[in-house]
Amino acid sequence: MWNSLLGFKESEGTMDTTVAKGMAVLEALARAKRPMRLAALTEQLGLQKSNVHRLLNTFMELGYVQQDPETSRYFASLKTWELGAGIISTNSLRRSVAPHLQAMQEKTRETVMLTVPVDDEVLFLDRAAQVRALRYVPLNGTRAPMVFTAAGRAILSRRPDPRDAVARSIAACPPEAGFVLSQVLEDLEKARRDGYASLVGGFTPWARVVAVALPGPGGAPAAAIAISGPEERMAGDHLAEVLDVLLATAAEIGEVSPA
Amino acid sequence: MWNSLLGFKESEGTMDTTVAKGMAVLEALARAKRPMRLAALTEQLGLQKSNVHRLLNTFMELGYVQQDPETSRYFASLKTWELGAGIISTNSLRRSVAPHLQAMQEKTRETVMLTVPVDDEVLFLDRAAQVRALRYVPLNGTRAPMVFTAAGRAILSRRPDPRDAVARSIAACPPEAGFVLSQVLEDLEKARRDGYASLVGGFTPWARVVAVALPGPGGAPAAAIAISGPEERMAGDHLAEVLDVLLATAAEIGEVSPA
DNA sequence: TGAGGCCGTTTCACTATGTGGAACAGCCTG
DNA sequence: CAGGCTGTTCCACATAGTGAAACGGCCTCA
Repeated sequence: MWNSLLGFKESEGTMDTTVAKGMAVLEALARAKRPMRLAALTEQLGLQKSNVHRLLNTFMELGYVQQDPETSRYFASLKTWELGAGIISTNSLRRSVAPHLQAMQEKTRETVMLTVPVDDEVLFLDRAAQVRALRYVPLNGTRAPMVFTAAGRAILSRRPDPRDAVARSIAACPPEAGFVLSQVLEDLEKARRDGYASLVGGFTPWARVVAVALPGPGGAPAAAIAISGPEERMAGDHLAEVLDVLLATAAEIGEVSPA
Repeated sequence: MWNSLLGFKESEGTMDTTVAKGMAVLEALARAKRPMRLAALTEQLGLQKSNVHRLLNTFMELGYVQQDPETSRYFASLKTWELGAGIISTNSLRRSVAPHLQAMQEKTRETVMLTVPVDDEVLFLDRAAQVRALRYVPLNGTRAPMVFTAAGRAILSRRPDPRDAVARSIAACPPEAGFVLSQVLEDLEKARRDGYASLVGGFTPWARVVAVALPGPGGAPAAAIAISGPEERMAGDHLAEVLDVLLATAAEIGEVSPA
């Protein structure tokens, strides 16, 4: 059964398996940093060679996939990017927070980010940074385990009973991070009291990141804004100032519409 | 026949129609600025109501589509955005040109853009701008007819026989633009001689945009960089300086890998 | 209040459609 | 030249998707 290999829950409702397989192929190509061979795709997805081949041909006719004529490797085309580009540009959360991000960046001169919780992860939606610092922060569209980021912790700290989510999230972190449940829960408790989360040695190990959650319509945390900088700089008066800006901005933004 | 409605050429090769229909649905949702009703989708795509419903359910189970519980309208989720986000971040053309874009922006203080030709259109790939000016330029991921933009004209002017493409492209422009074939061909000839294209009253009507094509591996134009500013400012000494920066940067970049 | 649309959803018999095994062809490596 | 990789093509089979029609909830208007 191929869907077990893809990690699907025994599909409950009725669903077009052809489309599901197709999206699995497209997703695999989009995630891969370089063009992929047919064999690699079939193995990774646990599908039939001819099946994947047919799907790839379909996507090529539609323009979503291209094939390197020399190596005959497949890769997702820019049309696949276009598909999503329209979505983020009209995303109401991003649009409403973007100016605040920019203002925070100008005031603090640090890198600032907007994230939303998805499953047990945070998704990086937008950022503002000095050009030279851009390469040091996660790219938009990437994900990280919640407890691995300050933003995720800010969100978790505002949830009534985060224990299970925290446990699952810790399991998703690299073991080297050395997170243990009791310690993380204590950290969250502190974050809840302080009104912000602070983390060193997370997803961006070189940085200290401070973050605060933004409440959604129901009051539950629906997003988080974060400020990130080199550990040695994020201390003392500067850190205090950064926190002031962070908390003031969160208050100013108030309640946000969910992603 | 539904594919005629979607504008497909009598599909030559064999292809998974289910996937094609699915992508048509997802594309329609991604393009729409607001959640769509099932009825609107079925009408727009010329498909069966139950067919679209089934496809939407599939996408919902996969996480690419969500349904507003109140209005029962459908919209593409952030997961659809994630799909493409990975592609653009690893795109070699964008990565290699991005620092040059930034440098051009800092030197000229105007808005600069990177575009690539796709079919008879240009696709906006990346940009650099002062924050306050961002809303005045096309969003990344949008398309425009080639002759409707300076970037597209710069590319066309480097092609051996652009006549047919120009004619098709003019037909795709709004009639109010008032482009006529002979005049546009003359403009292109001038652009070819000058080494850059200049346009007022195009896709961004309020601006004068100057652009130059970047050659690909075979020498054929594979991309274009453009600088855009208010018409009154893009004149005299400043315009001369902008053109200097533009042409110098193009020379510096040299040959690019195709998108 | 109730008739009449319009909506999203569900059902089901039919067969067109995607499936996957096997055979093919091209390219390297040993 | 043999052997093991590729990506590609073929085709009989039955599964998986299709579409017409029926359902039921929510409106509006008489």
